[in-house]
Amino acid sequence: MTRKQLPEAMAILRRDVPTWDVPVVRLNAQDDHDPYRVLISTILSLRTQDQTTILASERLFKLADTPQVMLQLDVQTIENAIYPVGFYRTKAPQILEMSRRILEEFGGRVPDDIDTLLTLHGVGRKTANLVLSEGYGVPAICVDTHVHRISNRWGYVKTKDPYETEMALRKKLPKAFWIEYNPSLVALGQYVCKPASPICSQCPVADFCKRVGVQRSR
DNA sequence: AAAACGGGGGC
DNA sequence: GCCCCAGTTTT
Repeated sequence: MTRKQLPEAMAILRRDVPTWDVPVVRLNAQDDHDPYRVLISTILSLRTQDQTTILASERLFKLADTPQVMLQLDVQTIENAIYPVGFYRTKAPQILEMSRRILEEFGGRVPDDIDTLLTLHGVGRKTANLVLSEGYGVPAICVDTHVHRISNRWGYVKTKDPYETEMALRKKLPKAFWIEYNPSLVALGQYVCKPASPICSQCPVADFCKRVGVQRSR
C-alpha cells in the first residue's frame, strides 16, 4: 500500500464503519498472492520498513522467485540483492534453507497449514499467518506491530503479547474479516495511526477509537 | 547525534 | 525473560 492509495482506503474504511463492528479496508490493487513470493518478501519485511522491503523484494525476485531458481543462487548474491533490509546475514541463509525444504520436502509448494509453516526456520506466527491469508486466502489473523498497536489503542484488546492479541481477535472478529484485518491496519498504521504522534485528526475511525495509551496526537 | 522503527530464534 | 541480528527514517 502506497501513500497514494491511502485516501481511497480511508474512504472505504469510513464507509464500512457503520456496517461493520470493526472497520475493514478492501485493497483493490491486490499485489501478489503467490505463496512463495509472499513468504520470501515477508521474511525480508521482518524488522524493516515497507519501502525498503519492496525495493529488496523486486531486486531479489528479478534473480529468483521460485525455490528452484533460488537454490541456484549463492548466499552472497542473495545478501547483495536484499542488503538494504538489514539482518541480511541471517535472512539470506534462511531463504536458501526454507527454499531447499520447500523443494525437497513439500514438492516445491509452500506449506498451507500453520504447523508446517512454523517448522520453517525464520517463520514465526506473523509470517505464517500472512502466508496463509495473503498467499492462500485462508482466514488467518496476522498480528504484526501495526495490528497489535492499533487493536490495543482501539481498546479492542488489552495486552503486550502479540499472541494474546491474535487469540483475542480470533474470538472477537468474524472470520470474514480475518484476511483483510491486517492490510487494513497496516495502511492505517503507516500514515495515520503511527507509533508516535498519530494524526488522529485525519483518522476515519477517531470516534471508534478509545485512544488507549495515546499521549501526543494531532 | 541519537533515538525510533520492523519478528524471530537461541539461550 | 534477555540478548542478538543491521539497516533506514525520524526527531
